[in-house]
Amino acid sequence: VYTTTVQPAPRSRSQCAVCVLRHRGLCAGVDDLDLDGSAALEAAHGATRVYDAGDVIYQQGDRSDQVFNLITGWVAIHRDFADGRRQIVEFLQPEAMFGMEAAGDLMGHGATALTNASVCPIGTAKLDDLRRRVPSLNERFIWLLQRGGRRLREAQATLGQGSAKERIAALLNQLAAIATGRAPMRAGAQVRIPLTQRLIAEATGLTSIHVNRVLRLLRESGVVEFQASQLRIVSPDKLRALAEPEDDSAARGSRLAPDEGYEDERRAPVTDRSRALLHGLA
Amino acid sequence: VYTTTVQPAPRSRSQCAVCVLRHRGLCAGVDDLDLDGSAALEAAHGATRVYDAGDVIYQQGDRSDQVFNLITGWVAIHRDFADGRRQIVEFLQPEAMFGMEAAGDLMGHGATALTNASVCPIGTAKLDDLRRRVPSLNERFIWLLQRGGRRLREAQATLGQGSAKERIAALLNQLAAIATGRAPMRAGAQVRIPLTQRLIAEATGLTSIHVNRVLRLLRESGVVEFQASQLRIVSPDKLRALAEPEDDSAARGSRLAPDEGYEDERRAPVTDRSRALLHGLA
DNA sequence: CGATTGGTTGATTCTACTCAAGCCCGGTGG
DNA sequence: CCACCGGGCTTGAGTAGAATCAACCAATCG
Repeated sequence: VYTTTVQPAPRSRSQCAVCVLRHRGLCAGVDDLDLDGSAALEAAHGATRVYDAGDVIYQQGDRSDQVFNLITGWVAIHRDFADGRRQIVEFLQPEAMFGMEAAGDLMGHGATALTNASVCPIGTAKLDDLRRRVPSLNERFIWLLQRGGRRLREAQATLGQGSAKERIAALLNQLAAIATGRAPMRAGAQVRIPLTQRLIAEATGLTSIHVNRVLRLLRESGVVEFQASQLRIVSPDKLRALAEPEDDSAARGSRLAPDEGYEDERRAPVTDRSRALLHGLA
Repeated sequence: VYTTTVQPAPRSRSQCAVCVLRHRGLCAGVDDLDLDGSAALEAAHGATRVYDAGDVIYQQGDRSDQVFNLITGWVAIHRDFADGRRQIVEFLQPEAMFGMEAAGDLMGHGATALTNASVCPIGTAKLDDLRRRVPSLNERFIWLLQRGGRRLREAQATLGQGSAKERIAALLNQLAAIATGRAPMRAGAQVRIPLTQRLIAEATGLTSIHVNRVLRLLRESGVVEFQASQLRIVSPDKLRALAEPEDDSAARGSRLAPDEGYEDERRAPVTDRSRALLHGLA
């Protein structure tokens, strides 16, 4: 029981014929994947692996000799502490690629299936070859890494600065946006998000008990309703206000009228905050 | 005043002759940078820019058409909120490369010089060309992105799960490790870390006041002493214990005796924690 | 010299954690 | 069929860790 739970054997294997479809995440926008290249991809990737909810795909500290494309299901990327604490770094949805660790390093994180899930592995060595042969695939790979970094920075910012309410709102907002394919959210829209309150807690750095209270708050204040893995977005505006308090060139806008900006700065009481905002860090 | 503070003009410019040296971060381990390639790098990068402490290198929301190699000085990467909150995502030391944003995106973060600093910019288009021409430089670029992601995940985990003490310890530990070139830390070693308590606060998601208290705690408990930008590592062991509570294959060790592990699981009172540790997330 | 920045400390408040109990529900087994 | 159990969810009461508010000191700078 123990060994299979920690490192379960894949349940079934099936050779995937149209492998580009299974690697949409990696291949999206790749236009020069000629016959030679797609044959190489076909040859490079391994057999599809199927996991049950809760199965460990790999563990922190494992050798990192392959990367994975998530075909179906949800996966959590997490970082484990020796004393049992766990931080969920990211929730992955289909088409995500994961397990890319810097050459020579062991896995700095673990991956666990949250639902039944199927993934397609590719050996890193083979992927490296493929990248060198197919330039636009190389670019796509880099793009994935960069966008991943951006998401991590955003998550880190909300984790460091956000209140419990903001953290949870940001998480739900982001998951909903990805799940709906970035379609604009309408009031009342429903999204399936297969997370328990415990998982939300581990991702937001809160207690599951506190997550429960905050979810009630969000429900009572007409923002979102999250019950039985169903997220109902009551007020997209309220949700966005909570989830995205980013700056993003607010200063840039005001630079269109530098005089006013200058006046404002002179007149307003110069608090720590406003000063930091205007003058940068030091 | 306003405009120059927000987007200061570079103070001076100088063409750098031995540009590979100025791009050690990017070029480390790049062995096939032939005459052609290094000439291309020489042609690709722009004039060195020099900044004063506090100068903004770029802002969140700026167009991302160039990346930067940090030659001298320290730089903070941060994410700003509209209401004045700010999360420092990373502190950069010389040889770091920054500003790589996914193609087509605006900058999702800002960069500010913490000390006097000099950076060398390269247009992203030119760097892309260069990468395609010099394969090992391409690999190095990817390696940098991957290692950056790893660091972000680590930071996110300590931010989400760590106490104030652990967060500060982890930050100081990491900065010291990088500053000393990963040399093993000896008791009593001194490192210069040009941060204010306010900056530590913005990086750890705490108040500068609380940072102050915790630094006193760390001093009184004989871990580290941080005063006047000087970090003195009193007890490397205590510091590591606080800063690195990671798991890293603790479970892997116990798998050597699966029977015992099984027995233990059956006999021991099954707490939330131990269950989570053994069975993964779901 | 006043003004500003960084650091320090105390008193108070509040957010989120801990402990504890109970509910609902699906599964299991007598 | 019902009793039992575990997991997830919910709520309350008490607590702790960090934020807030408010001074004050020391060093630096124009």
